[in-house]
Amino acid sequence: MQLVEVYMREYFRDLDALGVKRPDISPRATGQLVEMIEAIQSLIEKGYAYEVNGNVFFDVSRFEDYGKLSKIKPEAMLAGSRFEAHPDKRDPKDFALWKRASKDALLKWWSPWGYGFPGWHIECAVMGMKYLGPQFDIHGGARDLIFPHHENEIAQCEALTGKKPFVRYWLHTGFLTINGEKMAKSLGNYITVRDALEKYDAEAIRLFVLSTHYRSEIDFTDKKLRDSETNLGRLYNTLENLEGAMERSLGREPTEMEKQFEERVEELRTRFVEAMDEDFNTPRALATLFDLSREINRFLEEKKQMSTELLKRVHGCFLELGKVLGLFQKKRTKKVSEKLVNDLVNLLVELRENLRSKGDYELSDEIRAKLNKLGVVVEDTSEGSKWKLV
RNA sequence: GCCGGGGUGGCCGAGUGGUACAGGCGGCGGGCUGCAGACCCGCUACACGUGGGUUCGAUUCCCACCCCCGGCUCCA
Repeated sequence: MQLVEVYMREYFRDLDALGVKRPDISPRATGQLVEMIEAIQSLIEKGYAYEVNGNVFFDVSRFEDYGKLSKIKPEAMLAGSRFEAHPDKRDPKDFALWKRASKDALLKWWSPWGYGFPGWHIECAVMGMKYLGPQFDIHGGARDLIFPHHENEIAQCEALTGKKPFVRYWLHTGFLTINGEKMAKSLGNYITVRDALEKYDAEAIRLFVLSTHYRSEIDFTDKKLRDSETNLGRLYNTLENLEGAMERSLGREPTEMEKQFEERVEELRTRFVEAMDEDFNTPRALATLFDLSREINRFLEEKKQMSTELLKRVHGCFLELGKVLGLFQKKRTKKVSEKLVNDLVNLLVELRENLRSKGDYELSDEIRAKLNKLGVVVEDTSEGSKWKLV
């Protein structure tokens, strides 16, 4: 339990760093033992489960819809199976709801069937239903969980509640590979979130992930992450271009041309929303964002003074769409280090010395006066110019 | 072996029964710049794994094959 605590904190730390929102509830299996035992009992009573030697199994033959998610035909499941079926099972397809614990098991709980621990699938089913109710709108998970885990969750929950479907939309994500091969400790080619964050910008990592549809496999390579950084820079440039234009804009009504442009922006906004509505098609949404970016830059090329009102709305729209993808959250107030201040003042003083040696006292005096105003006192001594902050 | 997903331009990656508008990266050329950067424009682009079939028409539907990935109730 202590371990769980540690990993949970570490996990949340990484989520925060990536800009992923934390869940409202993060339940633990060990906190729902009573509910799990109740659920298993209920399944036995309803005839969907049976107990043998302190083990409880779900009777797959009693659940007609079994296999509807993974499209696996129960008859075909046995062929080629890599493992021996548990001897107490009536049928190899049945899966464990409760497992008898061995004497020296570290984790075990008392139950109507003796000491044991819950099966994997019942944990999620019970926790989910406890907090979300008997039916979910959306259930996520990676592709490898479709069978058996999600299939078994459906069997348990629908058998328990009689309500179908247990889940309306399944969101199954593709795998993350690295340089074309799967990440594995044994291959030594894995990368942790923390390593990645040290090397790449958090929003660039987001952009990388979003550039492939969530259902597809995604391959982590250095080049792609760099590309993502370039791409992110592009979007931020547009943001800065817009902000620059806003500074020199005018408080007048938008012109006809500006109104037309705004309509175009609105059109792209709609396209973005449509892409997201279509099963979170983030690559297409991103494409629209880049279209928008290019068109904003093109429009700004005019270099005319634009209507403040118009620019505000366009800027708001661009920010809004980026925010949907978790972008543009960076604090862009450039942090100025003490070293940079030193270097910059030194640079100015050096340039000024140059001017003085050439006899341009007018400009060098001006520089000294202006620095003075900024709180930098320059003193010309026989050993050269010195400066200090006041 | 069985089940599922996939093979699109130099690279990545969307999409679709009717000339492939995706988008990005890279490369080339041009514009704007005193120069550079940013930005814009054009080109790169001769891209839909292979072979059949259905269709007036297939990259898109069907079948077979090849290759890649995952699952097949160990553990979570």
